[in-house]
Amino acid sequence: MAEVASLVGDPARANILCALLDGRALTAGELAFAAGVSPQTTSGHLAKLHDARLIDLCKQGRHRYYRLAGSHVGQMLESIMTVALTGPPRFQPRTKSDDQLRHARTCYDHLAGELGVGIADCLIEREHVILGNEAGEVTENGAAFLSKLGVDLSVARARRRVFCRPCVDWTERRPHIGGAVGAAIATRCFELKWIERLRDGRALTITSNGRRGLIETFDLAL
Amino acid sequence: MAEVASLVGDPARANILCALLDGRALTAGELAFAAGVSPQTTSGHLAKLHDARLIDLCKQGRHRYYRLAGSHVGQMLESIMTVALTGPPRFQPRTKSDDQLRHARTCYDHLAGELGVGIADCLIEREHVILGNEAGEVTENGAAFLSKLGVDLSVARARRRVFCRPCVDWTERRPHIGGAVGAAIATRCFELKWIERLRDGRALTITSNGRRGLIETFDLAL
DNA sequence: GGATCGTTTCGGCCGCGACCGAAGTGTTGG
DNA sequence: CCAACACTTCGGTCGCGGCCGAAACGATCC
Repeated sequence: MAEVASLVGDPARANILCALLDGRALTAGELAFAAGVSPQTTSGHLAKLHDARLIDLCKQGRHRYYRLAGSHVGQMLESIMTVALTGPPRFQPRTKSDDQLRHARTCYDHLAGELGVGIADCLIEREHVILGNEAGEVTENGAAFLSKLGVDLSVARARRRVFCRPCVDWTERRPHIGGAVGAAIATRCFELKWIERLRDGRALTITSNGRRGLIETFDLAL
Repeated sequence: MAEVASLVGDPARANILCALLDGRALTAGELAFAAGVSPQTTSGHLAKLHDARLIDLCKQGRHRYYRLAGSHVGQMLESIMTVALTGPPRFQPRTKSDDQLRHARTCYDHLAGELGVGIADCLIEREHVILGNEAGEVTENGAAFLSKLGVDLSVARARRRVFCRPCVDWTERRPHIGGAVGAAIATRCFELKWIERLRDGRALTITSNGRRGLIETFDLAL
């Protein structure tokens, strides 16, 4: 156990893992850039993470793509972030890409940032969703509302994962909606082309259609 | 985030945190013994963990009692263990206290070890409980069965935490039942005096009454 | 008050591991 | 083929942090 934790405990490796948090596969070079260390050093880190089965490797031509080994790794990283949030506040310089992340991003497979928290706030205020400390529920009204939006809750319910749970947002420091429901909402927003992934990383852009749709649907102040 | 992970990443500190996993408060001296390092070293570790708000401190006379700062820390440790299990197998010398732990122990607030897995197996085989990867359900038959045993599911359901979830057992490498249901079952077993805590640590003994009751109720092979 | 115990603070030793430069391996393209 | 590129391996430096001995601190007991 200490072994796994110390792997995550190195800043460079933590950056690498965070960069992979959205589930996509990145090349060793991209990860070196994300980690802020040289390619040689990164290579060593990746080898260690791979040996410990935290990341998967797939070779493609002269590139090597790395991705998280599974959702259990993502969950672990999330839980560590949650604990990190409860610690003493730390100085953090703000950058442009940070601002993008703060605005809207994916959190493994659901929406986070101002966007994610805004949607959660709306659904909670209208009592479409009730969130507790560890789990949550969708009310009847909420189910009707979401199905009207085109979110298929029956599929979400059939998948045997936590149906609805709060996920503490590390920028907003307030919960947004995770679990199968959160993933279903995110999927639907992608389908509607309301949001799009930026080229690299977890940041999202809101399309002009999305702006209109999100404001109407969730009463957001963007 | 790397900071928190690196705190857990030191073997001595990992031992300390594991020793606190059952939620009880232990003195600095006991933790030094559990960690296998000198009291001075332990004191330094405890100070770091306390600064990072991973553990709480309460002074009592000339003793200082430490405990986990909250369930979120326990959940983090659990998720790290889960990932550690998926890694390459490691050599582990077996000791007597290990055997006790393997047999029956608490996992934060529910039952684990052979006992926990045995109960889970029984409930699954009889289709009293259905376990998925991330969550689980109690069937109607299961609810009837548990309520006859004296487990109050309505209380468990009212608490807004994950109702029923699989928790991978690090000795048996198979799931046992966690969440509110797991906690309720454990509580009931304590009430019935079927199990008792050993003096220190998370290990449990099964009383003679417990032996009879558990075999009858869950069809265990103890 | 003095002896004892639990715990923390200080100081110094030592080893692990992160890091980069340079060189090596394997793939692509002209 | 050879140059360019992506990535890894090797070798050596360096600093952080875990560790313990000694000593200080604070509480308890007689």
